[in-house]
Amino acid sequence: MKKLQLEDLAKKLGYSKTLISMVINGKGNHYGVSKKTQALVLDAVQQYDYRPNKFAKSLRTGKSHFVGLIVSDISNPFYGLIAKTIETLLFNKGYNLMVCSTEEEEDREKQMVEMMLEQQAVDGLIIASALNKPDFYDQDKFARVPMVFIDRVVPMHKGSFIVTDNYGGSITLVRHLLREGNKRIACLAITPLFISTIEDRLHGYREALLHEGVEDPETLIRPVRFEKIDKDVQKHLRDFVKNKNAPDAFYCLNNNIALALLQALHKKEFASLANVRVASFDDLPLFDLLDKKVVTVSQPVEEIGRSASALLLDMITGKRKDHANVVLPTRLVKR
Amino acid sequence: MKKLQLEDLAKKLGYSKTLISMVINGKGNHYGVSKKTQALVLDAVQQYDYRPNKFAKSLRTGKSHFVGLIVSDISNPFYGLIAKTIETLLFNKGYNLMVCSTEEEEDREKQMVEMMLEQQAVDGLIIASALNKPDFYDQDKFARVPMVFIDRVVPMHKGSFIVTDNYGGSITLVRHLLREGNKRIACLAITPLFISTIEDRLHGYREALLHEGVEDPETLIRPVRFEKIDKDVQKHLRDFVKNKNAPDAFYCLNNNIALALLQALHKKEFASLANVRVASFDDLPLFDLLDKKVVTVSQPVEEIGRSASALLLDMITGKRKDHANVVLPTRLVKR
DNA sequence: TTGAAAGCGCTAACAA
DNA sequence: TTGTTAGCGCTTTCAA
Repeated sequence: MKKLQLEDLAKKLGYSKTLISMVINGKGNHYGVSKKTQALVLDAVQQYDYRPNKFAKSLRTGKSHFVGLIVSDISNPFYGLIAKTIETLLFNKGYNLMVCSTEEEEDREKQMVEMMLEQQAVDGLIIASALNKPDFYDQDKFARVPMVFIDRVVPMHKGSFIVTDNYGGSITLVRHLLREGNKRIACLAITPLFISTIEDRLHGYREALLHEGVEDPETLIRPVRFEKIDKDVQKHLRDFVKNKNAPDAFYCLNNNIALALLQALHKKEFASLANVRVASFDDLPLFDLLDKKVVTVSQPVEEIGRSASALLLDMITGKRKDHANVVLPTRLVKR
Repeated sequence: MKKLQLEDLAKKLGYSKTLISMVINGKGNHYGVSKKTQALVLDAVQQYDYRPNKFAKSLRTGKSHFVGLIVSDISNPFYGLIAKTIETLLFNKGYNLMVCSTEEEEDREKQMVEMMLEQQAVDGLIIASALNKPDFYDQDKFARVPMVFIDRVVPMHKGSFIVTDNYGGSITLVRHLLREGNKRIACLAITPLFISTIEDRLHGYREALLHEGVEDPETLIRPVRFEKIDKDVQKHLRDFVKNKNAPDAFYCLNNNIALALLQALHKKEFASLANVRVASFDDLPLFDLLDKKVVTVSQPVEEIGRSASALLLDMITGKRKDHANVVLPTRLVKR
């Protein structure tokens, strides 16, 4: 049985496709279709469960009512919550979400963006980009489609951003540690280091330390590779222990590092580090369950999703022409 | 500047749209286009960065190269990991993923399915359904599009399933607790109770207990509402404490309950329960970080995603006509 | 080995 | 208040 389409419905009702289309799209009044006819049409739509073919409609109108979301890892609860927030808001406005995970690989990100934009598959795009140069997104061909960058800032000539105050949050957190009496605060950073969130957090860390006039922060910063978190964290711990210059606190630049650190601290090998203070950027509910009291700054995750979808919708519908740059505040979570 | 389209490219090259289209779609050889011409066309495609309009193509071919994924909560890492696995596999095959979160609401689920299928927006659908009756999915109008049900079984006349062995895993876990000397094992179940995963886990729990001839399991089963997990868990604990009939172990039917329980056990109010054993269906890496040793059965989450996408693709491409029903084994994680 | 032309199902300008 | 008609940009049949 073939699917019912506009023409069939028109025949059944004895009206033209045009009229039916007008009514279905809520333009009945605008075109002066009589109330009676409108009701008749709407009833038939119900009765026969008619739904317009999405692609025909999109082809004709140039609007897909799809929005793309590109993040490094959709299984990361941080992005998961953002995705959920965005999806829910968009769905209620008649938009659907296409999700892509880049695994932090630049080529995949570019490929995904081109696919979505060039094929004109989406009306707008929300991206947590792993790129740190303006050239890619600054291309003219992308100017057609509204984009909102979240979480991470990409240096660009134009472009809207919804990000957290990584710099400020970092300062707050490190100052808190200092105030609590920590003298040597090591920093476990995640690569690639050039991603704006990490850069800003590092910047905040340096600033807070220098401000206090303590030892050169650079010797305390240790990079951890995205693909080898556990291994690298342990390597650094081993190094500290061996050289007998262990810090009294670790500041982890993201959750995954904090988790790896906490895990490692359970090892006999690192028993001497049992009392170090652990701090982390971005909070997790599970930290409440641990005996080790982890200090964090939490990000307004859902707010990022909400702002991004609201902004993008305004851009898509033309309500907003200019770019917006929102920096959301963090909250210190002492424990 | 308008986007380049087939016609423009054809003019530039002095060939017809037909020929270009044939070559781009890899049918050059089939139609006997000379190698030289093919190379020429492909070069131009590169050079001008031409990409066919997705909607025109879909309208014409009837294939969208979109796959839908519907789950109750995309921010739940369990579904997040499934989504990521599916997305990655599909992307490599030229498909894109549309994600929807139902919040466990039946109406939203139905609405989403109808949207995706009726509008012919997706070539296939992967669903973790919250429905427990066959009528909705058994409708003829849905027969056109391949569907793979994951995680939860929906009673249907036909339909493919990729699920975990919830019944067997539950038995294994409870037997393990019994073997370890636990006598009174309370069961914290999540509502709605009719969802197949929960039903099966409950069934396994009952079976394991009855088999050992201990007291009536029904008195030990406590329902926890999806929307009020923390509150309900605490209510039950309070109840047990007040009546001085606390169990020596809690079996949580999912992760979220386990987390709520662990959180609650930190409260002074429940200090008397400090030594209860905690067990949970579905493992979490964070359990490694806790002092309380949580026993679990872990599910092959990525395998669910892999099997589901592979199966769906085979159904979409017609490689597979019949339905498949896969039950994946669980693994006991002692701690 | 290549091209002309029809048509996928819809919307909207224009006509009536 | 309603209908006719021309495309949206592509693929594919059929003809050359």
